[in-house]
Amino acid sequence: MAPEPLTIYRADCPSRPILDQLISKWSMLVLQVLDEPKRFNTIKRQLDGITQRVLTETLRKLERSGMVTRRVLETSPIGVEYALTPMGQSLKMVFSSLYDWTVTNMSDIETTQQAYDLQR
Amino acid sequence: MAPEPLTIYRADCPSRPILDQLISKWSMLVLQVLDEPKRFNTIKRQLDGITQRVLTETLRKLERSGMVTRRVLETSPIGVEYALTPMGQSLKMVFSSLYDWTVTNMSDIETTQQAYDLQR
DNA sequence: CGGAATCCTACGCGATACTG
DNA sequence: CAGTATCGCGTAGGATTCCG
Repeated sequence: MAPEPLTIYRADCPSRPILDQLISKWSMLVLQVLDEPKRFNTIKRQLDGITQRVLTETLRKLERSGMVTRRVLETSPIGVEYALTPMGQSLKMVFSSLYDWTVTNMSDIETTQQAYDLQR
Repeated sequence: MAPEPLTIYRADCPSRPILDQLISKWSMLVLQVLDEPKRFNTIKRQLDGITQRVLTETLRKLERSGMVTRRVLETSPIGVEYALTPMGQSLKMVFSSLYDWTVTNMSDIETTQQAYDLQR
């Protein structure tokens, strides 16, 4: 048996953990919101429904993967500003089409789901 | 205070559950694999690491949202064939750019993550 | 202000066994 | 072959409290 080709389909492909970490609703929404450098609570206020804990985790993952930078502002009280890196901007662009697709189709999808549910 | 604009950022936007249901590593990989109608175990064999249970769940979500169709083949033993709908194809195209982005950047991201981890 | 720490619970998911 | 059913664990994530 020849070894499987080295693709995204293999369990040991490095893309697997990356997809798990970066491809989520909140990662996508955080990047969309970051059109300019913003502070923690500013982001939080704009992302209705996110908790502080989850936003912190999401930002850490994005920072760890090089999608955003974290800058401490020496204000009083202290402030922290997050900004997109070039890599983050490229991911944001990819997410943008997903964002657009979702907005365009969410109405149809809801209808389809309701029809599916009725049939059981 | 004026009501927030009716966007994807609102907690009650219909996109929220849709994003949670459709935007996942496995949804993406299943759609990528479905270049032609395929049977359950064929898909499973191509998606290294997925369990039967999770593949079933993923296909149900995709079917419920109208991304794939499920067709029972009257063979013996029985077979089930899954195929992309037009809507599923449009989502697949969006996922394709995410797929390409991931493959292109996964090496850089890994390096960045390792550097981040070392710094603690 | 921007977290970290703790507690607690729901549930995602693997493993396994059974079935039309 | 393509599931469903059940069990059991690990963890994601909400709520709350404390801190530099």
